[in-house]
Amino acid sequence: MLTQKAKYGLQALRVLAEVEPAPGLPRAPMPIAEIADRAHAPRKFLEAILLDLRRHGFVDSLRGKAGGYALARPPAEIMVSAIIRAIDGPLAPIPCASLTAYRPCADCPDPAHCAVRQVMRQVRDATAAILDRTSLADLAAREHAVADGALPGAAAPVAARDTSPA
Amino acid sequence: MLTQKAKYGLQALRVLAEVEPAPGLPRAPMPIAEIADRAHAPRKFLEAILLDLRRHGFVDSLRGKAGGYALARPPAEIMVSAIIRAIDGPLAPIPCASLTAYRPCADCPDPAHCAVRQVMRQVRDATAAILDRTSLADLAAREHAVADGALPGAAAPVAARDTSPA
DNA sequence: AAAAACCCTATCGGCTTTATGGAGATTCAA
DNA sequence: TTGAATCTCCATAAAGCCGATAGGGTTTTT
Repeated sequence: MLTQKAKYGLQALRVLAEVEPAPGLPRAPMPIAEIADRAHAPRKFLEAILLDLRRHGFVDSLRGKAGGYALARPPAEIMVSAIIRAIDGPLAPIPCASLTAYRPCADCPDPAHCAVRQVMRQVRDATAAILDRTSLADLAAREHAVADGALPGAAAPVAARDTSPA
Repeated sequence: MLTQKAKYGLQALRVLAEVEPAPGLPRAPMPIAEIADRAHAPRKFLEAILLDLRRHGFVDSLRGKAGGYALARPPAEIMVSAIIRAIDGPLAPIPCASLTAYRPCADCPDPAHCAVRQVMRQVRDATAAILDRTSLADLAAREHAVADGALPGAAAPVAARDTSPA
């Protein structure tokens, strides 16, 4: 389950990705209050989240009168998977199924044969395949697409089937 | 993230799926102590989990001397997705991306346009696609396959690619 | 020096997780 | 009918996490 923190963080970065930089110039910083407003996140909580995102190098901050936060890199280069990993940790449903943060179960005699682990590894792979190729630029584009989610030809990497329940 | 409860529950049911019924007879029940041993789960904790699984109709219990727990249905008919939903709740990373338990975010003005929701919906779909077609019978088969996980031709539904980190 | 903004620490209630212990109920077998 | 094995239920509880807030400190610009 994605935490609120990660959800707000994603929304905030999506908002920042929508800021159009003047050509040749760095992006203008946006104050927390405005980010919170557009991302529909609690201001003070978002403050802590942005601090975290800054420490992880996703955003730069500027103090003082006209200060605020701005993306540290172009939105197309920031992947959703990296953001979620920074805030919530590994994508895998259980640690023993993670590649970036593998940790065997305490009392598992043989991870190589564990069927639960193998299935969760499949889930991890499927999740990573989606989030590793979705960037903030994709997010921003989707947000302003037509309601149905069926984007014309552009940003949707591979059309998702809406089938089984969850 | 899968809870410990769900993980132990899956392992316990996998253990029960490995019990071979005598032809024409119902499966013999297995006492908690033995299940705990084979599933590598804490006995008392597992007790609470099995109680839960019984209330959800996955297992039947038998009291008394030769009592214990047994699967309520053939292992091929019990899907991993159903077990996880019963114990941990929806598969979707966030409630607004769930089909079985949809709940909009408190302050989201328009879920239809939310890009975060759309991406999480893709993740949910991918996860459900895997877990909906994996049964306890598949789990039991995998557990006893060769170490690598590359099953000869049988139980593996669709070979998983082990690529990107998570 | 005042205003605007970020920076940091502390705190806090509530909830979930992960159990543990023990009393009681049920069944089978001797 | 007694006893032993087993499941059932309830109460408790420590620990950690989550979501959020408060308040004061620091930096920068005007």
